[in-house]
Amino acid sequence: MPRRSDRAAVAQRLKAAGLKFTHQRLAVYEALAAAATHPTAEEIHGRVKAAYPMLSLNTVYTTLETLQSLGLIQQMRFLDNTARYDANVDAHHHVICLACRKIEDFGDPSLDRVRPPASIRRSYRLVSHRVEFYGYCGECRTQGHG
Amino acid sequence: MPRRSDRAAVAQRLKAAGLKFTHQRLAVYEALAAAATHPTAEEIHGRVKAAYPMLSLNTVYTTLETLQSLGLIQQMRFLDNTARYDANVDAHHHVICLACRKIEDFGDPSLDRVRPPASIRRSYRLVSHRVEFYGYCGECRTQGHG
DNA sequence: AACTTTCTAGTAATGATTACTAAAAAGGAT
DNA sequence: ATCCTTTTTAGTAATCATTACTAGAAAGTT
Repeated sequence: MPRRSDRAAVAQRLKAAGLKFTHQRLAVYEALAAAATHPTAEEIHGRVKAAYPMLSLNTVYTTLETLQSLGLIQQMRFLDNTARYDANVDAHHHVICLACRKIEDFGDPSLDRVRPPASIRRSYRLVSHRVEFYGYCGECRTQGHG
Repeated sequence: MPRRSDRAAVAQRLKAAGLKFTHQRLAVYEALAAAATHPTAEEIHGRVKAAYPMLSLNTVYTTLETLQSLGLIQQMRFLDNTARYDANVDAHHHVICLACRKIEDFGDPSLDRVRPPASIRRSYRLVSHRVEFYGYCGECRTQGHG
């Protein structure tokens, strides 16, 4: 659910970067912030079009790119060949159902603290990490998948 | 480096599944097993073509799909919108350089043991997990990126 | 309101992957 | 080895995701 402060944060970040605060940008951001799932560009387009029938898929792509470069959203890729987006930029991890391909977020302080071996830490300047779990969700199991 | 036993394992798995053991399948598998990186379908095609000039990219795709369904290789996706493949099917994790997009594998027993929160473990039957670290590699840092 | 710059919405282009199909190759039986 | 059946391959074409390009529209500023 988008909070009042989200809108202000978007406006402020855009301004700080010398970019314009447009209806389209706000609409895309709010659609994503309101989503419980990790929608694709096309899904976001479908949702925003209800309020802005003129909005092009192209604009959704460029807007997502802009919001990502401002650190307001993040892009991620899982099993399929389409990018998915998330307005939750806090550290979090995912479980993906191998049957229905549903993706769930969760936070977990102990997973936030995991580190790679020392050899990797020496050669890389690490900025983030993410843990992905794969399995079969309850609904899919009751339906006999997995 | 592909070992003798790899070839036998491929032959055996194909046979068990009632599939045929073809030059193309072996060549794709061996090219992948010999790769230190995580090549894309197109990269594998380029490498195998040296020995099999007739081999089509299409066949590389279908072969990779076949090998994956047999559990002989795995597919993964990172920052770009192309699938990457790995003949290492043991549990392992990755570091991805945000500048040059290089991907390195590493094993780490402590990362192999991480678990999600109890609520997730209750609702999912988990089959695998993977940890991805993002950062900047040594070479890219000396060149001023990241 | 006028001006300057950035954005948007098309259309077109590209890149990755899948679908379809006739001809070729594998594997088994003779 | 030859025949037969089934699977596979290599093309071509189609589809899906994404990016490039650009003229007109909207923001933000003066």
